[in-house]
Amino acid sequence: MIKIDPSDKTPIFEQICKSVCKNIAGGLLKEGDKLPSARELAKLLQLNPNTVAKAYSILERDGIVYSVQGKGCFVAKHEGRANEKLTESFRSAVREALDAGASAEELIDIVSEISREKNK
Amino acid sequence: MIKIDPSDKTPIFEQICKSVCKNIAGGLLKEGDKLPSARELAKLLQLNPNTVAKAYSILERDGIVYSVQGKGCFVAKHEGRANEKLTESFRSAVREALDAGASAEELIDIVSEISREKNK
Amino acid sequence: MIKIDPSDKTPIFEQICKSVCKNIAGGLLKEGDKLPSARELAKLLQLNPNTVAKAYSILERDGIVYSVQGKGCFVAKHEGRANEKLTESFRSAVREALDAGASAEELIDIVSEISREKNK
Amino acid sequence: MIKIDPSDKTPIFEQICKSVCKNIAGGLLKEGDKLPSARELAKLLQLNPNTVAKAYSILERDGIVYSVQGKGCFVAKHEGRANEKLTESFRSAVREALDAGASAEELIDIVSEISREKNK
DNA sequence: GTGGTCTAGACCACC
DNA sequence: GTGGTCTAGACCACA
Repeated sequence: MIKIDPSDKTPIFEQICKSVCKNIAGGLLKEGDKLPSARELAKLLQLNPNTVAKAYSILERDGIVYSVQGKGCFVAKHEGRANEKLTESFRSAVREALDAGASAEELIDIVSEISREKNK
Repeated sequence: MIKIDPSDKTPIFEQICKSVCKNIAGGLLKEGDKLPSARELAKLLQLNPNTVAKAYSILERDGIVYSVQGKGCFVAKHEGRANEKLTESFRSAVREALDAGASAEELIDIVSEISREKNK
Repeated sequence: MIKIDPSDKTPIFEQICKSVCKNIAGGLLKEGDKLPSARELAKLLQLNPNTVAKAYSILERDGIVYSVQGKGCFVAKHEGRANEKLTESFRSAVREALDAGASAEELIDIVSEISREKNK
Repeated sequence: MIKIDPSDKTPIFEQICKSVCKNIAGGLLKEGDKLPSARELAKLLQLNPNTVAKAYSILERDGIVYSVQGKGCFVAKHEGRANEKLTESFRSAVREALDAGASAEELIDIVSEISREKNK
């Protein structure tokens, strides 16, 4: 369900966030579902509990999840936010590319090209 | 020609790389042109020569530039590499977004939307 | 495990790279093993941490090692890359010699000759 | 006759030396032939005369060439030395590779492989 | 003067 | 603690 790639340069806490968001966007996690406890997940993924806690706290701050003292962490309403968070980094990449002088057409071509590749 | 934003969180050496690539992609720098020497550029941008040297060495590794002992740093044959490098981070963002379950259409919509915003 | 000859004219960071590659090729370091931290190794070899970091970053760029923020540097899946890197400079010397007009037989004779010398 | 690649990392004076040696080994230059004057060659190759002079002085030191005050630089006897000089860097590469732990067999395989590639 | 390497010591993000 | 980045200042080989 939640997978981490330690050789990936994106911080692990962020990988956890995205993983959870994917699960919500993909329907695997629905409103009210309980997430594994930080300690549990840390053990499962061989991570430092602090790292998982950080990820959860960010998800909570962004309203994607809410935690109840002593009970655990649950998926919040408003699934849209999970999707937003997923496309957030894409949005900033688009802004960056446009700043770098690329045209919208170029970027759209690239999207089509990569999409085609993936569907092979 | 080459501008740096010290308040930007992206590493300075990377800002230099992109700046040079923009100049090449934009036609301001052509094959064989000499880049300012590391020391000179460092002085100009108020940076440490090592930082500039790091940027240049990365550009060299990527085949965008070649350096000659005792003479300086020159732009190599392009073959579009400068452009590629500029859109590189965008490409990986696209891949990531597709992996996260987004459709090509969604991404294209986002590109159009942000592009429209920018042109306001 | 990793040894440096400061009197050797080849750059220290390259000596470190080769040393690590030798250890991998020789089986002393296996996939997933942790390399000594840059600071630690620097202390051990009486070097500046930056020098070690440079070596590690080159090894990472060549896919021989991967580094994880806050955790350390680990050997990657090899697929023979370490061996390749070790014989890399030999390969280019072969190409150069052939370009200079030497025949493969000549070169093989030289290899045999030097090998015999070494084994004396 | 003499070609220089400025993007090549080997020092230019060394490229000149090798180029001259190739010409001797290949029979294009014979004992007693006059080399272009340092100034002339420098102009031809767009180099600093000092660089050419350095190359010539090395060739003279190695007995491959002799210079006569006011007359110029001439190819010396003993063609063998030119060949030796050409294979010299190959020899050191062999020593290095053996030191790095490669076996003579491995190196011979590499020679055969590259030779086959070249003859395609 | 130019690039390439190295040392010394600093700050940051991440774990 | 770890790696990643940056500054300051030094030495060398090359042109």
